[in-house]
Amino acid sequence: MQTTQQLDHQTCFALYSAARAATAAYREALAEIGLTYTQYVTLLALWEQDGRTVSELGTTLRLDSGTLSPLLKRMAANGLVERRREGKDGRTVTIHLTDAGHDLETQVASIQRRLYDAVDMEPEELATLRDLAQRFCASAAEITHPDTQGAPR
Amino acid sequence: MQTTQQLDHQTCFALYSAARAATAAYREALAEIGLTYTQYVTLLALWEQDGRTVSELGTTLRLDSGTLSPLLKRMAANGLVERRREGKDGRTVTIHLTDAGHDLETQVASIQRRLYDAVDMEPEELATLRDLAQRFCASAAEITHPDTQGAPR
DNA sequence: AGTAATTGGGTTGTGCGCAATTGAATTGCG
DNA sequence: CGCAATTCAATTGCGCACAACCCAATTACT
Repeated sequence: MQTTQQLDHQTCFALYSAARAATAAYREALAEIGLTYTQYVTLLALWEQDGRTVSELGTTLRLDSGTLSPLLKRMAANGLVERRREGKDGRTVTIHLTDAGHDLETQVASIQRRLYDAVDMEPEELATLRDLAQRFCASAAEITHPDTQGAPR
Repeated sequence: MQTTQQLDHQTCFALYSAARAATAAYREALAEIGLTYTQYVTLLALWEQDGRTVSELGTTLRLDSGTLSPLLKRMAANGLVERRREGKDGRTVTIHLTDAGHDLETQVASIQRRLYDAVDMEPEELATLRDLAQRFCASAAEITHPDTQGAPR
């Protein structure tokens, strides 16, 4: 008799629940400054390095153009970013923070600190969770799209 | 100068990415038997205990009626479950597996084992990841909806 | 019994996520 | 140069998630 594992024992379900709990924890505070969670992580990526192309953002955030295109369009409509076709390559669109987009960083930093403090876990535990989740992500991605590189002959 | 944490250092972003990597890893195999990831976890819950109400499923899966109602309607349309209004309480709808819904368990068990084996992490690491993610989930939920119980006076 | 408050499920609207497709721009190759 | 293959972004369509709302059934209180 083949039987499935209990829901409680599933690492994937734990990640799925925890990720939604994380975005839910951010939701209210981000909504007050007009952001969704995905828009927030997009800003994190741009604060680290402005002027990225859509596909570079997609690689960093692991999101595709079907998600990013409308998202960036909404953010542009809200005055947080500008989209420019400027390079020698006429296909790429670079995303640039506006002043309003830059100005949110201080408020967001305070939201981050507040939530980090509110979670009832030790810093080392959160770091372990983060590292294991990153490794899981890399390993699962390897299953989904086997890296062509590194496998000669 | 208040500055935000790097994306790589964010536990929440790691969870957000890992959860999507997890559902992506399941996607192809589940699609072959006509399931989405959310439908799959709903079946896991029903295999553990059939005949639950919509709200009981919502508690277990941490999903609300706005997600579950249409989801269960699609699963009923696909012949996996039946929805019955049968209790003394005329508001509750109980969800019952059909034979087709039961029969998927064997195939799903094999998909679970296959993916578990394909992930390049040790069983203890996956268990640690699961436990930390569960604790994070509980702690974040506490922030979002502070439990009224346990705080007298 | 009668009214208020609560509960259970459903609907609507918005915003992701992602597969699949499209179309324009660029590169590769003879 | 000329044409095929590739790349980048956008679009379309579907299925979640969730807030906000609605309605009917039930419970609580008088």
